[in-house]
Amino acid sequence: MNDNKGKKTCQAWARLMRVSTKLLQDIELDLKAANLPSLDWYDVLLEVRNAQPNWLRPVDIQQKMLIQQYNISRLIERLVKEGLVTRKSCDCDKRGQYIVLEPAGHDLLNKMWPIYKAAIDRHFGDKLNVGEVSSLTQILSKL
Amino acid sequence: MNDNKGKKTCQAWARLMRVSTKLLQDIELDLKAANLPSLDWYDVLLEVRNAQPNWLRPVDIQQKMLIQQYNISRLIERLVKEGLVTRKSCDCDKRGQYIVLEPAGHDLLNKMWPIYKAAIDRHFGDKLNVGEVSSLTQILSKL
DNA sequence: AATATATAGATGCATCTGCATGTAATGTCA
DNA sequence: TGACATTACATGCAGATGCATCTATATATT
Repeated sequence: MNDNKGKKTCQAWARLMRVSTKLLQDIELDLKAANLPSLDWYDVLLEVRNAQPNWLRPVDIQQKMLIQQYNISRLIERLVKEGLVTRKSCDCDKRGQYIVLEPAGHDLLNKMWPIYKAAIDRHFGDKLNVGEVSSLTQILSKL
Repeated sequence: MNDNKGKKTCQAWARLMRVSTKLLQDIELDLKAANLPSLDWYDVLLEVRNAQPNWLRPVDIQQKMLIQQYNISRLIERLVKEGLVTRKSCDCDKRGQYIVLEPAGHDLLNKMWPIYKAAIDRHFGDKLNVGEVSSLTQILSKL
């Protein structure tokens, strides 16, 4: 039988995995080379900042980031330990808590962004033209 | 200033990360639901089989899979423990070793593939038409 | 050949993740 | 209201990963 689409699909899948893994590795390496923490710290802090003036709860962040409950729990634990965020008790639901961005967290975001941005450009953006970028976005949006 | 490409690039980057992470999670979940091991086991076994009739060395697999040396070392350790591959001493370089696919490894590949294939289709292939698949492949090939 | 350098692979230790489960608070429904 | 199910978050334990380093062999340099 001639399962042409099947073959092409698997090839595309393999390439997608390979490329995204490699890109992530390379970009994380750039951050590490600048003595900056990894992207998941950035993502949490950014979500918290973007939600301002509202506060997010761990469960909100977890859903936005598509990670496991226990992972966000411990990730926040580390951020708290570094003074980047604090926990604030949540009156409307005593099981819960709000995550508050501290100045140190805000500063870290600002410090990471230029490096992160440059890495995205270097490893990703610079290799595609505008048409390819929007075409990629459009295709990915179907997934 | 009007950095339109910059914005689009970051958006595409974010979507690429989000989509690839989600796809990987979903497909790994399908494997786990079928009581099968994770994709990195599959990848190692597949590389070893594809290289036949030649044998691969850990360092070869490591390069093909873009993972760290200590990770491939331990991954192979687990595969050996499960009887999926064996190590064979390497005459031409006494530091090295060959990785030999055992029947159990071959069987596991055959058992995983239908599930893996179905998961790729369900979460990825079925959501794109042929044109999108080749366009995606083409764009990713530039990265 | 003798020495220095590089490469293949393993491993101790700390950190991180997955899984199962625990605790406490909330929501549901008779 | 009381009993039961659900949700938010934390955590003990086992397994996986990152980092640095070790051993052994191979290669390059003189």
